[in-house]
Amino acid sequence: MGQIDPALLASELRVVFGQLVRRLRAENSLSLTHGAVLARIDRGGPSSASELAALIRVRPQSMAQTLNELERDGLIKRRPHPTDRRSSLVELTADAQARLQADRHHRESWLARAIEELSPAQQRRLNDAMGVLQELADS
Amino acid sequence: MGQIDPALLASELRVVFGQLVRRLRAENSLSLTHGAVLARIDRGGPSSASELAALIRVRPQSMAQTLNELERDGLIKRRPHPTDRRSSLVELTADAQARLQADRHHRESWLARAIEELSPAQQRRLNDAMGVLQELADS
DNA sequence: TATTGTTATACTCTATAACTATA
DNA sequence: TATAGTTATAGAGTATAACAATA
Repeated sequence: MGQIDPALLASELRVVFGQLVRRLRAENSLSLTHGAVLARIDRGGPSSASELAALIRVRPQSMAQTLNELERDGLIKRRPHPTDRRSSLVELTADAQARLQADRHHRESWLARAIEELSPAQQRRLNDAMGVLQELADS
Repeated sequence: MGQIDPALLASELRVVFGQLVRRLRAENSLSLTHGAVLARIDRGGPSSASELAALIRVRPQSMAQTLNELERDGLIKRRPHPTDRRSSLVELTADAQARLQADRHHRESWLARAIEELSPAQQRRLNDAMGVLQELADS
Protein backbone atom coordinates (compact mmCIF):
# COMPACT_ATOMS: atom_id res chain seq x y z
CA MET A 1 0.00 0.00 0.00
CA GLY A 2 0.99 3.62 -0.26
CA GLN A 3 1.92 2.56 -3.78
CA ILE A 4 2.60 5.63 -5.89
CA ASP A 5 2.28 5.63 -9.66
CA PRO A 6 4.81 8.08 -11.13
CA ALA A 7 2.99 8.35 -14.46
CA LEU A 8 -0.30 9.15 -12.76
CA LEU A 9 1.35 11.67 -10.45
CA ALA A 10 3.02 13.28 -13.47
CA SER A 11 -0.25 13.65 -15.31
CA GLU A 12 -1.93 15.20 -12.28
CA LEU A 13 0.97 17.54 -11.62
CA ARG A 14 0.82 18.76 -15.19
CA VAL A 15 -2.75 19.93 -14.72
CA VAL A 16 -2.11 21.56 -11.35
CA PHE A 17 1.03 23.35 -12.52
CA GLY A 18 -0.82 24.76 -15.49
CA GLN A 19 -3.46 26.28 -13.27
CA LEU A 20 -0.99 27.65 -10.77
CA VAL A 21 1.24 29.18 -13.39
CA ARG A 22 -1.63 30.83 -15.20
CA ARG A 23 -2.56 32.53 -11.96
CA LEU A 24 1.00 33.47 -11.08
CA ARG A 25 1.48 34.98 -14.49
CA ALA A 26 -1.61 37.12 -13.97
CA GLU A 27 -0.02 38.73 -10.92
CA ASN A 28 1.87 41.71 -12.17
CA SER A 29 5.19 41.20 -10.52
CA LEU A 30 8.43 39.95 -12.03
CA SER A 31 7.76 37.35 -14.72
CA LEU A 32 8.57 33.77 -13.75
CA THR A 33 11.53 33.73 -16.11
CA HIS A 34 12.95 37.06 -15.00
CA GLY A 35 12.55 35.96 -11.40
CA ALA A 36 14.28 32.66 -12.06
CA VAL A 37 17.27 34.39 -13.66
CA LEU A 38 17.69 36.78 -10.75
CA ALA A 39 17.29 33.95 -8.24
CA ARG A 40 19.96 31.89 -9.98
CA ILE A 41 22.47 34.72 -9.96
CA ASP A 42 21.57 35.48 -6.36
CA ARG A 43 22.21 31.88 -5.34
CA GLY A 44 25.08 31.02 -7.65
CA GLY A 45 26.87 34.32 -8.16
CA PRO A 46 27.71 36.10 -11.43
CA SER A 47 27.24 33.89 -14.49
CA SER A 48 27.61 34.07 -18.23
CA ALA A 49 24.59 34.28 -20.49
CA SER A 50 25.05 30.75 -21.78
CA GLU A 51 25.40 29.33 -18.28
CA LEU A 52 22.16 31.04 -17.32
CA ALA A 53 20.41 29.76 -20.43
CA ALA A 54 21.40 26.21 -19.56
CA LEU A 55 20.41 26.53 -15.90
CA ILE A 56 17.07 28.16 -16.60
CA ARG A 57 16.46 25.84 -19.55
CA VAL A 58 15.84 28.37 -22.27
CA ARG A 59 17.72 28.84 -25.53
CA PRO A 60 20.68 31.21 -25.53
CA GLN A 61 18.78 33.43 -27.96
CA SER A 62 15.88 33.71 -25.53
CA MET A 63 18.26 34.45 -22.68
CA ALA A 64 19.82 37.28 -24.68
CA GLN A 65 16.44 38.95 -24.89
CA THR A 66 15.62 38.28 -21.25
CA LEU A 67 18.93 39.83 -20.21
CA ASN A 68 18.28 42.87 -22.40
CA GLU A 69 14.98 43.37 -20.61
CA LEU A 70 16.48 42.92 -17.15
CA GLU A 71 19.27 45.33 -18.02
CA ARG A 72 16.81 47.87 -19.38
CA ASP A 73 14.93 47.58 -16.08
CA GLY A 74 18.11 48.14 -14.09
CA LEU A 75 18.09 44.71 -12.45
CA ILE A 76 21.30 43.28 -13.89
CA LYS A 77 24.57 44.66 -15.16
CA ARG A 78 27.28 42.99 -17.21
CA ARG A 79 31.00 43.16 -16.80
CA PRO A 80 33.65 41.72 -19.09
CA HIS A 81 34.67 38.16 -18.43
CA PRO A 82 38.21 38.31 -17.02
CA THR A 83 39.72 35.81 -19.44
CA ASP A 84 37.24 35.19 -22.27
CA ARG A 85 36.60 38.29 -24.33
CA ARG A 86 33.57 36.74 -26.05
CA SER A 87 31.72 36.51 -22.78
CA SER A 88 30.29 38.73 -20.06
CA LEU A 89 29.51 38.05 -16.44
CA VAL A 90 25.99 38.96 -15.48
CA GLU A 91 25.47 40.21 -11.94
CA LEU A 92 22.67 41.71 -9.88
CA THR A 93 22.33 45.41 -9.28
CA ALA A 94 21.66 46.68 -5.77
CA ASP A 95 18.08 47.32 -6.91
CA ALA A 96 17.64 43.66 -7.85
CA GLN A 97 19.04 42.47 -4.54
CA ALA A 98 16.67 44.75 -2.66
CA ARG A 99 13.79 43.55 -4.79
CA LEU A 100 14.51 39.86 -4.21
CA GLN A 101 14.79 40.52 -0.50
CA ALA A 102 11.47 42.38 -0.51
CA ASP A 103 9.75 39.64 -2.54
CA ARG A 104 10.73 37.09 0.09
CA HIS A 105 8.68 38.98 2.65
CA HIS A 106 5.87 40.18 0.44
CA ARG A 107 2.68 38.80 1.95
CA GLU A 108 0.32 40.54 -0.46
CA SER A 109 0.70 38.29 -3.47
CA TRP A 110 -2.10 35.90 -4.30
CA LEU A 111 0.12 32.90 -3.63
CA ALA A 112 1.45 34.09 -0.27
CA ARG A 113 -2.10 34.77 0.91
CA ALA A 114 -3.34 31.42 -0.31
CA ILE A 115 -0.53 29.67 1.54
CA GLU A 116 -1.30 31.65 4.68
CA GLU A 117 -4.82 30.31 4.56
CA LEU A 118 -3.74 26.68 4.45
CA SER A 119 -3.80 24.66 7.64
CA PRO A 120 -0.47 24.24 9.46
CA ALA A 121 -0.42 20.60 8.39
CA GLN A 122 -0.94 21.56 4.76
CA GLN A 123 1.75 24.22 4.95
CA ARG A 124 4.08 21.60 6.30
CA ARG A 125 3.28 19.19 3.48
CA LEU A 126 3.93 21.93 0.95
CA ASN A 127 7.16 22.90 2.65
CA ASP A 128 8.29 19.27 2.74
CA ALA A 129 7.67 18.98 -0.99
CA MET A 130 9.71 22.08 -1.89
CA GLY A 131 13.00 20.22 -1.98
CA VAL A 132 11.49 17.53 -4.17
CA LEU A 133 10.13 20.11 -6.58
CA GLN A 134 13.54 21.79 -6.69
CA GLU A 135 15.12 18.47 -7.50
CA LEU A 136 12.62 17.81 -10.27
CA ALA A 137 13.25 21.25 -11.70
CA ASP A 138 17.01 20.72 -11.67
CA SER A 139 16.96 17.12 -12.85
CA MET B 1 10.48 25.31 15.32
CA GLY B 2 9.06 23.95 12.09
CA GLN B 3 7.98 27.55 11.62
CA ILE B 4 6.98 28.13 8.02
CA ASP B 5 7.00 31.54 6.37
CA PRO B 6 4.25 31.67 3.72
CA ALA B 7 5.79 34.63 1.90
CA LEU B 8 9.15 32.91 1.64
CA LEU B 9 7.53 29.66 0.50
CA ALA B 10 5.56 31.60 -2.10
CA SER B 11 8.66 33.26 -3.50
CA GLU B 12 10.49 29.92 -3.72
CA LEU B 13 7.51 28.18 -5.30
CA ARG B 14 7.31 30.87 -7.94
CA VAL B 15 10.85 30.11 -9.08
CA VAL B 16 10.39 26.35 -9.05
CA PHE B 17 7.08 26.46 -10.92
CA GLY B 18 8.60 28.62 -13.61
CA GLN B 19 11.34 26.09 -14.24
CA LEU B 20 9.00 23.12 -14.19
CA VAL B 21 6.52 24.70 -16.52
CA ARG B 22 9.13 25.75 -19.01
CA ARG B 23 10.25 22.15 -19.19
CA LEU B 24 6.73 20.75 -19.37
CA ARG B 25 5.93 23.11 -22.20
CA ALA B 26 8.95 21.87 -24.12
CA GLU B 27 7.56 18.34 -24.12
CA ASN B 28 5.44 18.09 -27.17
CA SER B 29 2.28 16.67 -25.77
CA LEU B 30 -1.01 18.39 -25.04
CA SER B 31 -0.46 22.00 -23.91
CA LEU B 32 -1.03 22.62 -20.21
CA THR B 33 -4.17 24.60 -20.96
CA HIS B 34 -5.64 22.08 -23.36
CA GLY B 35 -4.88 19.33 -20.86
CA ALA B 36 -6.52 21.26 -18.04
CA VAL B 37 -9.71 21.77 -20.05
CA LEU B 38 -9.98 18.11 -20.92
CA ALA B 39 -9.24 17.08 -17.32
CA ARG B 40 -11.96 19.38 -16.03
CA ILE B 41 -14.57 18.00 -18.36
CA ASP B 42 -13.41 14.49 -17.57
CA ARG B 43 -13.80 15.09 -13.84
CA GLY B 44 -16.84 17.36 -13.85
CA GLY B 45 -18.79 16.28 -16.90
CA PRO B 46 -20.00 18.39 -19.85
CA SER B 47 -19.70 22.12 -19.21
CA SER B 48 -20.41 25.38 -20.95
CA ALA B 49 -17.59 27.50 -22.34
CA SER B 50 -18.01 30.18 -19.68
CA GLU B 51 -18.00 27.63 -16.87
CA LEU B 52 -14.78 26.20 -18.24
CA ALA B 53 -13.25 29.67 -18.55
CA ALA B 54 -14.01 30.38 -14.90
CA LEU B 55 -12.72 27.00 -13.69
CA ILE B 56 -9.52 27.14 -15.72
CA ARG B 57 -9.06 30.84 -14.95
CA VAL B 58 -8.82 32.21 -18.42
CA ARG B 59 -11.01 34.81 -20.12
CA PRO B 60 -14.04 33.59 -22.05
CA GLN B 61 -12.43 34.91 -25.23
CA SER B 62 -9.35 32.79 -24.63
CA MET B 63 -11.50 29.76 -23.90
CA ALA B 64 -13.33 30.24 -27.20
CA GLN B 65 -10.04 29.91 -29.04
CA THR B 66 -8.89 26.98 -26.93
CA LEU B 67 -12.16 25.18 -27.63
CA ASN B 68 -11.82 25.87 -31.35
CA GLU B 69 -8.41 24.23 -31.29
CA LEU B 70 -9.60 21.24 -29.28
CA GLU B 71 -12.55 20.81 -31.61
CA ARG B 72 -10.33 21.07 -34.67
CA ASP B 73 -8.15 18.35 -33.12
CA GLY B 74 -11.17 16.13 -32.55
CA LEU B 75 -10.88 16.14 -28.75
CA ILE B 76 -14.13 17.87 -27.85
CA LYS B 77 -17.55 18.22 -29.38
CA ARG B 78 -20.35 20.63 -28.57
CA ARG B 79 -24.01 19.96 -28.28
CA PRO B 80 -26.80 22.48 -27.78
CA HIS B 81 -27.63 23.37 -24.20
CA PRO B 82 -31.03 21.84 -23.46
CA THR B 83 -32.65 25.02 -22.16
CA ASP B 84 -30.42 27.98 -23.04
CA ARG B 85 -30.07 28.50 -26.76
CA ARG B 86 -27.13 30.91 -26.32
CA SER B 87 -25.00 28.18 -24.83
CA SER B 88 -23.42 24.86 -25.75
CA LEU B 89 -22.31 21.95 -23.63
CA VAL B 90 -18.75 20.89 -24.28
CA GLU B 91 -17.99 17.21 -23.92
CA LEU B 92 -15.08 14.87 -24.60
CA THR B 93 -14.86 12.73 -27.71
CA ALA B 94 -13.94 9.08 -27.38
CA ASP B 95 -10.49 10.04 -28.72
CA ALA B 96 -9.99 12.49 -25.87
CA GLN B 97 -11.04 9.94 -23.27
CA ALA B 98 -8.61 7.43 -24.70
CA ARG B 99 -5.88 10.02 -24.76
CA LEU B 100 -6.39 11.06 -21.14
CA GLN B 101 -6.38 7.43 -20.12
CA ALA B 102 -3.15 6.82 -22.06
CA ASP B 103 -1.50 9.93 -20.59
CA ARG B 104 -2.14 8.62 -17.09
CA HIS B 105 0.01 5.61 -17.84
CA HIS B 106 2.57 7.22 -20.10
CA ARG B 107 5.93 6.65 -18.43
CA GLU B 108 8.00 8.19 -21.20
CA SER B 109 7.48 11.86 -20.46
CA TRP B 110 10.29 13.81 -18.88
CA LEU B 111 8.28 14.39 -15.71
CA ALA B 112 7.17 10.77 -15.23
CA ARG B 113 10.75 9.61 -15.61
CA ALA B 114 12.05 12.23 -13.21
CA ILE B 115 9.49 11.17 -10.63
CA GLU B 116 10.41 7.53 -11.10
CA GLU B 117 13.98 8.39 -10.22
CA LEU B 118 13.04 10.03 -6.93
CA SER B 119 13.46 8.03 -3.73
CA PRO B 120 10.30 6.40 -2.33
CA ALA B 121 10.32 8.96 0.49
CA GLN B 122 10.50 11.83 -1.98
CA GLN B 123 7.73 10.35 -4.08
CA ARG B 124 5.62 10.16 -0.96
CA ARG B 125 6.30 13.78 -0.07
CA LEU B 126 5.34 14.83 -3.58
CA ASN B 127 2.21 12.73 -3.47
CA ASP B 128 1.27 14.17 -0.08
CA ALA B 129 1.60 17.69 -1.48
CA MET B 130 -0.67 17.04 -4.47
CA GLY B 131 -3.86 17.78 -2.56
CA VAL B 132 -2.38 20.98 -1.23
CA LEU B 133 -1.34 22.10 -4.70
CA GLN B 134 -4.84 21.31 -5.96
CA GLU B 135 -6.30 23.41 -3.20
CA LEU B 136 -3.99 26.31 -4.01
CA ALA B 137 -4.91 26.07 -7.68
CA ASP B 138 -8.63 26.08 -6.87
CA SER B 139 -8.47 28.74 -4.16
C1' DT C 1 36.08 24.54 -36.08
C1' DA C 2 33.65 25.31 -31.83
C1' DT C 3 31.76 28.53 -28.66
C1' DT C 4 29.54 32.91 -26.96
C1' DG C 5 26.48 35.98 -28.01
C1' DT C 6 23.46 38.62 -30.90
C1' DT C 7 19.40 40.31 -34.04
C1' DA C 8 15.44 39.08 -36.93
C1' DT C 9 11.46 36.57 -37.20
C1' DA C 10 7.65 33.38 -36.13
C1' DC C 11 4.68 30.66 -33.07
C1' DT C 12 1.89 29.82 -28.80
C1' DC C 13 -0.85 31.41 -25.16
C1' DT C 14 -3.68 34.74 -23.30
C1' DA C 15 -5.37 39.34 -22.85
C1' DT C 16 -8.58 43.49 -24.29
C1' DA C 17 -11.91 45.47 -27.53
C1' DA C 18 -15.88 45.16 -30.12
C1' DC C 19 -19.57 42.59 -31.64
C1' DT C 20 -23.97 39.17 -32.24
C1' DA C 21 -27.56 36.43 -30.40
C1' DT C 22 -30.39 35.04 -26.74
C1' DA C 23 -32.26 35.62 -21.92
C1' DT D 1 -30.05 45.19 -19.74
C1' DA D 2 -27.37 41.22 -18.74
C1' DT D 3 -25.26 37.00 -20.22
C1' DA D 4 -23.03 33.41 -23.50
C1' DG D 5 -20.27 33.32 -27.04
C1' DT D 6 -17.55 34.95 -30.87
C1' DT D 7 -13.82 37.25 -34.02
C1' DA D 8 -10.04 40.60 -34.43
C1' DT D 9 -6.03 42.22 -32.62
C1' DA D 10 -2.07 42.94 -29.45
C1' DG D 11 1.40 41.61 -26.06
C1' DA D 12 4.51 38.42 -23.49
C1' DG D 13 7.45 34.60 -23.74
C1' DT D 14 10.17 31.51 -26.23
C1' DA D 15 11.61 29.08 -30.30
C1' DT D 16 14.49 28.65 -34.88
C1' DA D 17 17.49 30.81 -38.38
C1' DA D 18 21.30 33.39 -39.59
C1' DC D 19 25.13 35.85 -38.33
C1' DA D 20 29.61 38.22 -35.88
C1' DA D 21 33.36 37.93 -32.81
C1' DT D 22 36.53 35.31 -30.22
C1' DA D 23 38.63 30.87 -28.67
